[in-house]
Amino acid sequence: MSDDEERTPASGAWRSLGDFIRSQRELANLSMRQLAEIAKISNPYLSQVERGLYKPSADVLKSIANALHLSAETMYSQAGLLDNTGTRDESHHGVEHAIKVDPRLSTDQKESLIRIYRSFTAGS
Amino acid sequence: MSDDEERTPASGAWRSLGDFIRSQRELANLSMRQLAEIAKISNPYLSQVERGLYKPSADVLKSIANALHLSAETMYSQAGLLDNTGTRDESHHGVEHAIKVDPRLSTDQKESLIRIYRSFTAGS
DNA sequence: AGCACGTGCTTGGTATACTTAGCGCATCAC
DNA sequence: GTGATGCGCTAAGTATACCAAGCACGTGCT
Repeated sequence: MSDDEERTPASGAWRSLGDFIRSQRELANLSMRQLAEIAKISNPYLSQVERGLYKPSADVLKSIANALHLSAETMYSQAGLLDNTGTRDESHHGVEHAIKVDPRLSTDQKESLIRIYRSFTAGS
Repeated sequence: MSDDEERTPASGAWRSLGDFIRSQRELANLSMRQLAEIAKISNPYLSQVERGLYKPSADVLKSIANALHLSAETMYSQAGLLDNTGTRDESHHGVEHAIKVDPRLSTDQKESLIRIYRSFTAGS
């Protein structure tokens, strides 16, 4: 099994899928047991998944995504299962772009948000 | 098993994913061994998958989809893994989504930005 | 001091995804 | 005929996704 390395291309943005799930769970202010219950998985398993010990299967991913109010596509692309590296969709969905495009924000509000965002990401 | 099946219709209600793969494979004039080799799985396993005995995991699905020149989305939706029926709009939440997914922001920073964003858009 | 309840994590086991070796049947050559 | 090469499938095993029970630590309450 040491050679394969072909199917899971080690996404890159997040260090791992587990980190992404954990951050999303904390963002939603859910404990492991709460999220596990909603997603209908066991809390120890969720623990292992978040620590990168196991790679969850697709329906578990979908379950977690739904529990976190994320789309399954977002989850899959984070898991590196949706090679959206191809042929269409140049949606460079950065935060600044999304802010600029949002019709519900005034110009001042956009400027404020972008300024805060830039201050947060100043060192990267 | 045999209790509340919530995530996947265990077996029997499928009837489509294996048939779908088989028809796509035959449409591409590939033998099982050929497709299995391209998709980097074993040919007996592909056989079982096409006959509906096993439910392949997501990266195998992606591999097969690539080998058949299909998009992963098509494959997942055929597998019933993508029809996220409960999830929210997401086109309406572009900013929040972009914030949540940005790897350069900490959890606290995300919470701050989202809170500010929601306060801006509270009355719309 | 206790105890009750919260958190995340470890252990040990079961279910299932997946592989390697091999079977049986065709269709070509010789 | 025999054998070589293609096909799809079976059988038996290994790897891993997943679960139930319980551990270790923290926090608040009496």
